[in-house]
Amino acid sequence: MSITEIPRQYDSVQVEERWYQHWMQKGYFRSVPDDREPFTIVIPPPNVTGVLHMGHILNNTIQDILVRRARMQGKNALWVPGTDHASIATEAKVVQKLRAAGIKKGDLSREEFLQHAWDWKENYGGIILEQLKKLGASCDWSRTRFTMEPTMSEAVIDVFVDLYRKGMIYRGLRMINWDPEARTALSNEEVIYRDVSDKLYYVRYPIKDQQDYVVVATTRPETIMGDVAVCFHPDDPRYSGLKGKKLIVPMTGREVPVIFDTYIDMSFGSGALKVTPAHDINDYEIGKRHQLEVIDVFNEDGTMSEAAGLWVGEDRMLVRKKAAAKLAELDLLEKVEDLMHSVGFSERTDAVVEPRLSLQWFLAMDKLATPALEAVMNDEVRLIPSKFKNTYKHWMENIREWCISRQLWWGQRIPAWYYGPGEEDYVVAKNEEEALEEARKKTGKSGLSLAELQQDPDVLDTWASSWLWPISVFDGFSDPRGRDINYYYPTQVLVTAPEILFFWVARMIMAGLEYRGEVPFRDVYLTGIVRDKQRRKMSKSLGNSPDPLEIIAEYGADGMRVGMLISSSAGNDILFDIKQCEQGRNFANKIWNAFRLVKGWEIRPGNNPDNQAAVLWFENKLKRSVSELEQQLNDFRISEALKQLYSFVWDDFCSWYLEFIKPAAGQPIDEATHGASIRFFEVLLKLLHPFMPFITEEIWHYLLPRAEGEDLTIAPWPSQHSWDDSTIEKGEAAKDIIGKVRELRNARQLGFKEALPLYVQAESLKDYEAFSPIITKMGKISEFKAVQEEQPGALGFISGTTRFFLISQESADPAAERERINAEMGRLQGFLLSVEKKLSNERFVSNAAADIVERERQKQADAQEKLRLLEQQLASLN
RNA sequence: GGGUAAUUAGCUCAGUUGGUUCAGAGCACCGCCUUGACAGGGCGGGGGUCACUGGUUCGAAUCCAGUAUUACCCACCA
Repeated sequence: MSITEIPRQYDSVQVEERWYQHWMQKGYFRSVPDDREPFTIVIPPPNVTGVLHMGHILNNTIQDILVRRARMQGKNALWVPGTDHASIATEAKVVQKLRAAGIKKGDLSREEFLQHAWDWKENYGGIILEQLKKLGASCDWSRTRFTMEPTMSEAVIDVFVDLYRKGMIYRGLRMINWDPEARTALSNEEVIYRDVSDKLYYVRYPIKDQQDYVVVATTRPETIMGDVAVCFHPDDPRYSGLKGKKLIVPMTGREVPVIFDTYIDMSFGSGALKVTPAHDINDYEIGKRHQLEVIDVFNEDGTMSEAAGLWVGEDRMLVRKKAAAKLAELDLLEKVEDLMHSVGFSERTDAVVEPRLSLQWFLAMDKLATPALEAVMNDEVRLIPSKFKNTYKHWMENIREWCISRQLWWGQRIPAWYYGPGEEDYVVAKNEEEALEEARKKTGKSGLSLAELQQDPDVLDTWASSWLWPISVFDGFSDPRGRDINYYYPTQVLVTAPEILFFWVARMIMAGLEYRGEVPFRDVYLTGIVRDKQRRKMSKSLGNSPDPLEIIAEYGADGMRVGMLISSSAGNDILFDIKQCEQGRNFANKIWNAFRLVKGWEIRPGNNPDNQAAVLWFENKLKRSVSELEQQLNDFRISEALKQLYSFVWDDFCSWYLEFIKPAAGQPIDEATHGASIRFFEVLLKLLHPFMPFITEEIWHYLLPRAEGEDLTIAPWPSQHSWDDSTIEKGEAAKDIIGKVRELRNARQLGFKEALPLYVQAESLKDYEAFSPIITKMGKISEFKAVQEEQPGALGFISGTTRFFLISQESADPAAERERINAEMGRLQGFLLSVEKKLSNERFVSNAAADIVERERQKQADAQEKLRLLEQQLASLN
């Protein structure tokens, strides 16, 4: 192939599409259990409502790197893809879509609605997975799972029934978080608290049979109609006279008692709290202590209920303003202050969450949490970075019951059947038949019919299926002794965002331990959050997330992968900058052009001895690099690994090695050097492949003729060998000399056209012999030889502890030269001083490790030698 | 209120066990180069008191304490 046939710029678009097809067609990502060591990752299933955003890119690129490397290492690598039904998020989406079409959810039957939801899932649910293919994700697509497919739902139901029978799941009346928009209960984890600026209203509550009133501060005048008492601190002298008095609730005229409770903060507001047990968790507790009634003034959609008596059917937020106005009108509003306080919002709908008393299903967490905490504390599950261990511990030690029921339709329906109006008139069973049987047993009525049973209308929290994911993707519930579950479980790594450490990771560990007796994964790699330049989290709703597909189209998937990872250490947020993708693309182009160079050479037989030193140098350096990269990847220092590889390829391979061996224009290269270079390139491609799968596979096939199926994706990972440091050092010394020649040429504006003589002050050239042709070539040296005597007028420099003279026709400027030397000497003297200070310190010599002291001595000797040489040089100028 | 971390060049970030002049990378910037791989490039360069104050140590960007600022997590105040 001639170089002119290869385009100067790498075109990612056509390459990437082609190779992904090929890999799929070859089935390289497929995995079935065999004798090899498994390496398994289960994807954090994206929501079916999702489209690919930058967070997914980061996350899935890391997973792909780990899986591809494992595959090349000869492990049986499996990456299981799938999606999550995302109960509340999807239901909200479907409701929204129906509304746009003029259909109200309430007008549909459950079955009709679910049909719409399934349609929606069929149409949009797979989009995100298709997008992952563009990224190069090497998932086994034949194993794609969905959290609401039949076997997965069965697992959820089985687990529910099991936990119910173990007494860990129960039904109860609790104050829960209510989302009035989605009209469902939420778990604590689904409530996001934000500080908002609000008004604090000081309302006058008249004292019964007196002309006086008490001032009560509240942020929620719309709940006044639900007041059942006014509470003070028992030690508050301002209000001790109110004992036994009744107060009149404004606007309603209702009489409520004055009560006292130590819960009250005397310093807040007026030290008086209106007690509304239906709408505040603390009020509810107070209400229980004082046997107060509960007046729920809201409907489930957040409008005022009949019980409120006022503004019935109007939204609570609107009523807040109206109530304030009304109070002012009645002269019962003393003043209004601004107040910053935190308010809970629904994670999914962003509606203001209302505390609401309702009958829900709960899962007790304490028994599950104990072993799951233990597993992380003793590193059976390693969190990376480990700083998350503390957070995890804190959460697990303060864990509370999990509200698992949702007043929605899209999800696994709660397997409870009711046969009567009583609180205990229900059974929990895996299906209708079993439920009927149980109900007959429980009631003693053998004639009980299915028609008399009413299944609970609610569904389970999405996470009630997600927490089983690492088990259920391998059918570990339906077939607990199956080959898949026993081979692939526990998985190796979970890669996810720290935000769902509790939602998901902790619960998976619990489920794994409860149902498999084994943790679900060994390592949890927690990525950072992708933010924009203003440090805002990238999200679709903010509109600040670029479309990954557009980035792929412009910079290539390889370029984006590199850009995303180049500065993203584990657990640290990353500020996304498109410049980094550009850097990634440029890197791809660099590799492409290195390939063009190597491929474009004409080859002649033989072995050019001039190149041997370069080949040896690079060979050893490559071995060292392989070893270092291996270490980095084992430690999950993925970004570091990439950076190191990047600079190894760009600097050492392209800028140095290829320049070392590059023949003069139009000249052929010797076969031996060329062969070695191809082998080096192959190793580099292998190392690069997990990071940049497409371009490496493309070049792999052009580099050498390959047999059918001899693809890089399944090529063996480079094995590790020992290397020789002294060989590497020789090359580094040559680089230093060349660099210094260039520096001089630049500083003295000598240009690079004219060849100049370079002399070494030494007995012979022997130390530089091997690299002599290379130094000559790259420094544009006309004559490289050893001399003993001073070279007056030459441009001198020191490399290592040896003096060099660059002979130039341009007369050296002695003043400038002196200045340069003096500056250098100044620096060296400072350095020497610090070294000598250390060495003269007896405590250093006696306390520091022997090799450290020895190193310091070496430094001292080097510095002294250099100083001596510089003095010589200075002297020669005079 | 409790917790976890961060603070290093103009920007974004590395810096693993305290030990080589260890103060680094990329981007940005400046000079030179239309060199037969690559201008999406090459060669060279400038730029930082490692937030601050103390301490430990022979030795601190690195360990400890405090201060300031920032971010996130958890809890939550009417």
